[in-house]
Amino acid sequence: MNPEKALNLLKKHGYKYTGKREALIEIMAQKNRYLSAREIMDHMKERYPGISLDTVYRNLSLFEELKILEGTEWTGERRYRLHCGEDEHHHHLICTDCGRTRRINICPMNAILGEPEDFEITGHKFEIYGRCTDCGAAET
Amino acid sequence: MNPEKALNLLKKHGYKYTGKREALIEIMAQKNRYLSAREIMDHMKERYPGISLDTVYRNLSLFEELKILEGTEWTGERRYRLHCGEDEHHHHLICTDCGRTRRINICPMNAILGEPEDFEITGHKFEIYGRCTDCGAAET
DNA sequence: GTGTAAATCGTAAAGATTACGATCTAAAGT
DNA sequence: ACTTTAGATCGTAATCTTTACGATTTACAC
Repeated sequence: MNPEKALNLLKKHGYKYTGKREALIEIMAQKNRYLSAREIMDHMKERYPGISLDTVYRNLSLFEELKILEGTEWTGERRYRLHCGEDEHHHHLICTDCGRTRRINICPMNAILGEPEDFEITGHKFEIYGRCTDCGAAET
Repeated sequence: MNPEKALNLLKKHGYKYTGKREALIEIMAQKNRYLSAREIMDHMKERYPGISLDTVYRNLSLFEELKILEGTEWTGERRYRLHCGEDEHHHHLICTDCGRTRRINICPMNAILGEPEDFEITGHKFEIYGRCTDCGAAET
């Protein structure tokens, strides 16, 4: 996902193109890692000091719905990153300090043979947590 | 994990044995599924109407630390279930309506060969979400 | 330009969790 | 049994995250 495609997605669904939405997408593209709503809010304030909480939260939800962003949560906070769309389904190794990610091409669902009985699957989550070298992981 | 072992674990670590802690463990053993702090609080109130929020939250944290309970979070709430300790490491299929679980013996970490460079792994999460038949899954 | 539905603001409310001084109690020692 | 004391609980408030909503502003279709 890049900013241009994200903005086209917005248009395509009939949503309006605003400077704040553009800024939000730009920030997420530039950071390219998981950020909490609070962190995103702070970055937005650099460009729009008077921006409302409501605007940030509402747009984060909208963008997640449109798959412009993908979200997850750890330590009690929801976090977002630009959706690594297009290419095939995959998971992430996540630095719990800075939110940086590394792609994992394994998906455990491939090993699940058929639907379980008495259970309708609606989703799954596979994430590996750790610390990247920038955040203090011991060098190997 | 059963109530007896859980209480022994408490003693072993020098914590006191109280009626509320016993009740909390009994409730978790009886329900045997993921419950939110609020739900657990409600069950506790049936036995101890005047129980304090602080007590429930503090004990949930303590029990998770001692691995008497295991926790996860979805839809913005932390949830707990009795730790399926003893036997080998495994994951769960979780009904997001009622918190009931089904065991999965696959662990995707087995397919991760060696440590990644520049990254120190501290944990991982693999959960499959869905709805059990009791909660409205289509019968297969 | 005008009109209108959508977006944003400002602020409050809701919900989950944590914090803390005061009080009570389990359990170890005498 | 009585005393002691560290730990547990209470009652309540504070904090943090997220959601809600009437009023105002704005993108954009006509």
